[in-house]
Amino acid sequence: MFKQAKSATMEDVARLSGVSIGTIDRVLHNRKGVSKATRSKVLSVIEKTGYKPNINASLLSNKKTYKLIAIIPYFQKGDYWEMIYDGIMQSNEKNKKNIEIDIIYYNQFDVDSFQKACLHALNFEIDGVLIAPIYKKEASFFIKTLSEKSIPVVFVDTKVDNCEYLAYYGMPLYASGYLAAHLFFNEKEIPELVNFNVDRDGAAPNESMIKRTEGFMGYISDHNIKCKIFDYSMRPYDFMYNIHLFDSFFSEHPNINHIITLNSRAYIISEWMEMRGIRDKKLLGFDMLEKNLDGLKKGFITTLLTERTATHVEKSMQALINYLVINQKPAYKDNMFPIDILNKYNVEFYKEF
Amino acid sequence: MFKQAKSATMEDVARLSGVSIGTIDRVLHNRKGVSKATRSKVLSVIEKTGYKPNINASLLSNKKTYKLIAIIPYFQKGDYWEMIYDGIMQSNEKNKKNIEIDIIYYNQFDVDSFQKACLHALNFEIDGVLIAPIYKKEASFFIKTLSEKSIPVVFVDTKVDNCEYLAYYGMPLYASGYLAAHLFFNEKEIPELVNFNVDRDGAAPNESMIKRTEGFMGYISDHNIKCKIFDYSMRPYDFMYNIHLFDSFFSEHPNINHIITLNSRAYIISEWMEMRGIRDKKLLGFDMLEKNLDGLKKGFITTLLTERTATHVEKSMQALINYLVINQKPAYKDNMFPIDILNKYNVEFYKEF
DNA sequence: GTGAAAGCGCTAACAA
DNA sequence: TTGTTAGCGCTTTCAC
Repeated sequence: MFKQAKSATMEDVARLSGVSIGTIDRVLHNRKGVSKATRSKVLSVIEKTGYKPNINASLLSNKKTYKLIAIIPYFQKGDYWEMIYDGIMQSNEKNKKNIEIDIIYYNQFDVDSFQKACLHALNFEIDGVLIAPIYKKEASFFIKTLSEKSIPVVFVDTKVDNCEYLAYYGMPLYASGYLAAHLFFNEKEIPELVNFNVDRDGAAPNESMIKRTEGFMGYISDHNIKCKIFDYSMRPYDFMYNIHLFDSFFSEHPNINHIITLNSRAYIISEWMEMRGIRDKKLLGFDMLEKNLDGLKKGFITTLLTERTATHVEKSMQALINYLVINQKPAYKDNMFPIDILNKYNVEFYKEF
Repeated sequence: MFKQAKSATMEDVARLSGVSIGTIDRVLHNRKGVSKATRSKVLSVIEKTGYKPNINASLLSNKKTYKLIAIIPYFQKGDYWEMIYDGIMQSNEKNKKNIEIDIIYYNQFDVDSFQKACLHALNFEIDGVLIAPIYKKEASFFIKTLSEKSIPVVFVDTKVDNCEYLAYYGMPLYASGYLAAHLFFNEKEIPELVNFNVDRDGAAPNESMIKRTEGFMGYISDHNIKCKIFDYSMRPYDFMYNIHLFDSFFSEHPNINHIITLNSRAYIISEWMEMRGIRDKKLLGFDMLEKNLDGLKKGFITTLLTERTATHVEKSMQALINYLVINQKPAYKDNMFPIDILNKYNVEFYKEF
């Protein structure tokens, strides 16, 4: 019924074009040394026959090892960035050969370190780059250098405008903040809520958080919602500080029962709630960190907005590889991950499989 | 950094085992004609070297064309089963060669037709089967016949117990009903609601709907919820009947503002709501049918619980192929799809990419 | 029971 | 500018 019409091979194309298979290869890869006439002849035959490269054969015969560089923040176990790392490693697993992936880490709180990472990358003979471009201006400069060398770039997490790039994969940030607000305010009035963000100690503003906040506020203004919002900052690495922050805030505002955090650190709050035995507050957070999932399962986090980061990062690496190996661009340049809504009752099925 | 340790090839294994590459192949594929001693020697070398087959080479050199059969209900455009079909076709697209997929359709409302489909499948030389086994008893018999011939079977949608099978891919049904109830009853009291199911005209009971209903009722009883539930049946192919059903029901029960449907036909209700200009009722339904998505975007459907069916069906076909081509079983036998919660504000990002 | 060798479709090095 | 050819790792046929 649906037997694959055994598609034309390079040899078929060669025969029909009256040239040799080597020339077909040259045309397919835009290599130089083919006359205009021959090239257009070959292209028309390719068109006519509907020739599609066989990626198996391609990968098998390819002697070249592609060197890919991933530039991402370094992280502690359980951080958001670990999921990005996992995706890279998973992709690495699956591409047995021909692909070598190096990760260059930078300190997300330090521009200099980001810049150094980029410069360092330029020391190698690289074929493609995957980058989480936290520092836009600096990234922009780096990307332009890569463009000149025709090295493809894929963005994850956030992207840089006014740059050439192969693809971008990330969560729709504004929409995710908007959705968060919807889940809170839909069908009920909330006079006051508290938003805990993360103190970045004067370093890089967190673009994700900013855009999510815009989305959240956008919903409130679009729907004429009256709600007083308290803003506080947690310190991810200062346990006592956070405890004290929560203790004192909620003793002053015992009636506030709705908490959001537009970053990945919801677990800091849920662990405090667990410690204090607090079960009457609604907490909404982001990202599928182990500790967040834990808080969700135990009922301290009410809702988690997430993406299947690792799976998606795998796709973004694959985009790079497909481009390099069979010269195929991804179907869409900008790819927005679905925003999954997780709660106690569906979380268990979100293991990536 | 992460250069792939170029893994051992069959030739390496052959050399280290002191036999030829042909023998390695025999061992790897459990073909006969290998002495016990040789086989165990080879296996130990495979173990030691961590040999992993190269699926590229395998697929490339494989002359055999695998014939796969998918047995699914036939459908009208926009039905649930079309998504299953799409997944099969997508998988077909990606497997350029060596794989031929035939679909045998049956009438989901007719046992006989199901049985005929199964029997028909046995007429061919088949290598693998993907089946939506609506009729358990009849399916069970068929599956057993396949087992005897060592033909691998993958279930989609629902599965058959007490049968050998390679894998099952489906939505966790009880949990999805439970979740539906949670989304409705969480944080608010609903004294009455109406559940519209589908009249199957005496034919096969719909297992999905039954299990979802159990889940829904399970939540209600677990949480001591008081709610009067009205049950009615729509007729998918009788437009006027449904209009009349809704008109008369809601004129008798004007205060009922919560509607569920534990099947894929929410759009029948949302289209009625749109026609009547009704915007004050909450409607919860299942499955990512075009028309459901439409109802969601327009705001008539409040929530849709869905799975990425096509993507998941692709995985299930891939499981079959990996088993046949490189003798690799899927990591998990039973694979539960995540239950995605969709609403107006995240639906647009759920296009499969 | 086992080995040898051709060939799958493509790449890349070398030759012309 | 173009053609030829040796592999990539595996399957399969045929020979021993």
